[in-house]
Amino acid sequence: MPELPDVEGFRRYWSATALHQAIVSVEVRAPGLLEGVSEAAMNRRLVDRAFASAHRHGKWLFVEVTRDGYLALHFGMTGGLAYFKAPAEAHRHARMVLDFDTGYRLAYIAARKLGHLALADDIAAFCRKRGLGPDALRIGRDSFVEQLGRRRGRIKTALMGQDLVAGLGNVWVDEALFQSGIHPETPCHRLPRRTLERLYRVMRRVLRVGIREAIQGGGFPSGYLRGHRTEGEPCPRCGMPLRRLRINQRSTYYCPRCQGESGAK
DNA sequence: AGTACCACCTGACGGC
DNA sequence: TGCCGTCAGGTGGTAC
Repeated sequence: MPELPDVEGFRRYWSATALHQAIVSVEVRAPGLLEGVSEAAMNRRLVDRAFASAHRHGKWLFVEVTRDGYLALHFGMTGGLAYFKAPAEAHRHARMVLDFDTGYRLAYIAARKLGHLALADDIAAFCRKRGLGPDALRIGRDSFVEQLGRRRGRIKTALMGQDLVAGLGNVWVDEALFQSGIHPETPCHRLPRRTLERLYRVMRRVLRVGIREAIQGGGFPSGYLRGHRTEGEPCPRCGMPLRRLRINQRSTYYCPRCQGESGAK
């Protein structure tokens, strides 16, 4: 599930639970998720330290280790966090479990082992190395519009890539395009500047709504595509049956009336 | 530059 | 009940 809004939820969850407690031990249950660091090195870096603050860039979470860089976490498609009082059994899909001297534990969960765990000295350098663009909630409007308008590929592909803007995934790209009235296959450079500016505003709005939902629950406003991702289901805005496309191997849902034609071909 | 396909993993669901 | 294909909110590599 984790796109930007979910990871922002994890950031706040971590901040509210697992800061400022001495780390007693680190148990890595899926070594394959470690990137550029051994379990032993992870222990050396974390044990007897504490986490001081949590930061997010795109879909990555960076947790500051007191005066010694960051633990970097990516949640793949199925990741999450669970904070609980030991000795409760950690989740069945826990891939790393941190024990604190307070008797609490924090588990990093990833049913499919598609996530990543790493250490980073510097967030900006780490993101640069991985080819991540600016975070979707921090990029400026003009930069967004200019860079997107220069691309020749399909708008959905451009937004899904983490190089131009980091944080959007399949669901939130579909949502932003739906609410902007843009067909997902439209070549970027065919979109007028005003339309890209609208997309920018809509992207920020839907992400903020997503964050609120990720943190408080309560569902999405009516008129959101989210929750109606089924072919043939009526469009939540106009009632027209929704369509499904395959773009970059990913299911893409859109409304043929609200989002018109792509202008491709 | 852009796209298509494969790989990495596991779980849930529908059809036979 | 079992087996099989397909799908799932991610990413990275490779080949055209």
